[in-house]
Amino acid sequence: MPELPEVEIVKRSLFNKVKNQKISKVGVFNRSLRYRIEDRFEDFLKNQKILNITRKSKFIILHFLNDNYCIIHLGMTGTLHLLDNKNPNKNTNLSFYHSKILPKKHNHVEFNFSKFSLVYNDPRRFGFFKLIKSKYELDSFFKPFYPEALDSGFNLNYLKKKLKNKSKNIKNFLLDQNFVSGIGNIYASEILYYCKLNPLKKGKNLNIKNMKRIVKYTHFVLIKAIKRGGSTIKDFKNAKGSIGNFQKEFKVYERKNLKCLRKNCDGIIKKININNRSTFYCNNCQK
DNA sequence: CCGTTAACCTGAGAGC
DNA sequence: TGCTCTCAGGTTAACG
Repeated sequence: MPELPEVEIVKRSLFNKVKNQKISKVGVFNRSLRYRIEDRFEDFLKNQKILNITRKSKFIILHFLNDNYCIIHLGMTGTLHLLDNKNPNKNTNLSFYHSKILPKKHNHVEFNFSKFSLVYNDPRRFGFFKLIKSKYELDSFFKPFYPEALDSGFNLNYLKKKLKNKSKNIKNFLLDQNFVSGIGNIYASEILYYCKLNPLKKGKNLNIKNMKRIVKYTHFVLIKAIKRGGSTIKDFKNAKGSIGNFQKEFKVYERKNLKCLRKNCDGIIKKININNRSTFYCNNCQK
């Protein structure tokens, strides 16, 4: 579901709601997410106070005492919800994915706090919770995901080094979390539109000007999406403080057969499949 | 090492 | 109603 901007918005919601809150109880209703939730998960987190909440690429990190952490990944359909203890029907969706109902059978993890609970719902179970027990382990976990799209390490020299002689296309590179982390299927298409680059263009065929644009517009698109509160696909209602608006500004995503929005461009937006992922681009201005 | 494909899951929507 | 098919914001083991 969420790419870097959406995860950032979820992280901010969590920061406002659960920072400095103590987890009084943990419930796990289904341990088989993308990785199996370890048996001591509940005991490990019980009575721990959440000292901070941060984000790295698409991961949310809960910080506890003594360099203990819990990494949360929302996968494709993971959502977090706050339930008022006194009024269980009051449900605040902190996330973006929304099917008309979120059946309780997909509530897999629950953190209880003094006045409310935080519930993790995930129909497809591609998300995960992972416990981390030291700073070293935390750094090791994130090492393969460097640089993140917004890190200064994602720069011209890095692209020159990594794209040299590569036959892989730029769309696949942007989706490769080991190449650059945080970008997903929507923003990859959006970024390449601003870059005026065809998603199928091979790494080795990108020139300096192309690479500069990739760095520039990756920042531009992701930052703007965060400012707009992320993107929300499908129906989305009753989501106080967390409705995304960036989807209104999509230039190519979900705009198949529509006219290119760039001034003086007569192109039509095409939809193609790249590695089984929908990819949108203008057949005229993206070369 | 490199690049691509299939697989992991469930649900919504289209077409018949 | 119901069947089959495709698609979905993510990752990764396995393959050639």
